[in-house]
Amino acid sequence: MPELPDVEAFRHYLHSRVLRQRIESVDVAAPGLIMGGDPKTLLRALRGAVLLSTHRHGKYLFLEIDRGGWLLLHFGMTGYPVVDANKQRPSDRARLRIRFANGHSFSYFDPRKLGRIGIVDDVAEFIRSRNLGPDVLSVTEDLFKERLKKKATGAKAALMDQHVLAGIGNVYADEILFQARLSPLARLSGVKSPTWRTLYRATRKVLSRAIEVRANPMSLPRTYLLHHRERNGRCPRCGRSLQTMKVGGRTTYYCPRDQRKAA
DNA sequence: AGGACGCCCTGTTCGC
DNA sequence: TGCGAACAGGGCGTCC
Repeated sequence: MPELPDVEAFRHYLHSRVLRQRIESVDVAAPGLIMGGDPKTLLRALRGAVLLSTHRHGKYLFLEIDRGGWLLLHFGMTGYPVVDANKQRPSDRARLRIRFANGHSFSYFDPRKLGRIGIVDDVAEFIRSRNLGPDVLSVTEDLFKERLKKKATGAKAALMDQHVLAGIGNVYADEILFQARLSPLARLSGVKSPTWRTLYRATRKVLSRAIEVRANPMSLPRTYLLHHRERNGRCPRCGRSLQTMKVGGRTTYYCPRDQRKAA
């Protein structure tokens, strides 16, 4: 499920594979995924154009179009990009396919159709209009604290709120809280400085480490909680049974012994 | 106002 | 063994 590290891996992949090539044709197989709902806008913006650069904000990926505007990609829960998909898998399952004049292609797959694609004039304006928080990897410790402490909800709900900080989803929120030894329900409003430092550092460490391994969980240490998100999963630190609960409708794994509720 | 919840969507897993 | 139910969750709309 694409969170910040996954989207950063997608960005890196597309940055090296789809820039500076003339777009020959665009095929929108799933119009329902288009933001604003009009495939014509997408076709008009992309046909004959060239992609110039990439940008990521939270879980959103943007590809700059030479004639102006940006192609926006959001991957929902099951989305992913593939270059030259027709050589490896049935391309007719792609929700969006872009063919380049040089024979290469870009496909956007999303089995569950929870992602979104669209054209935006300006990235900063899009972020403002959606009221998205700053990208979580771009903030200082002070800003991190300032944004999060305003939330009256539990720590996990606050970390996952894209309006507070953009980029953290369900799996990495659990991981960060596990490594910071904080309960998903801990209130952040009254947290003291050392705990803020711990939480900030855990956030940066987890996300940057995941980016280093191109968001492939198999390459992350076995001591990470994310390997143990399963029925009867055990805490990699103390070996006790992990507990689950729902936070904002999402399944939350935590160790009741190692993750204290209060800060 | 802001937090909790339902819905979208479909492939996979679960349980009887 | 088979099949329907439950589950997975990012983001948004609705309701309280």
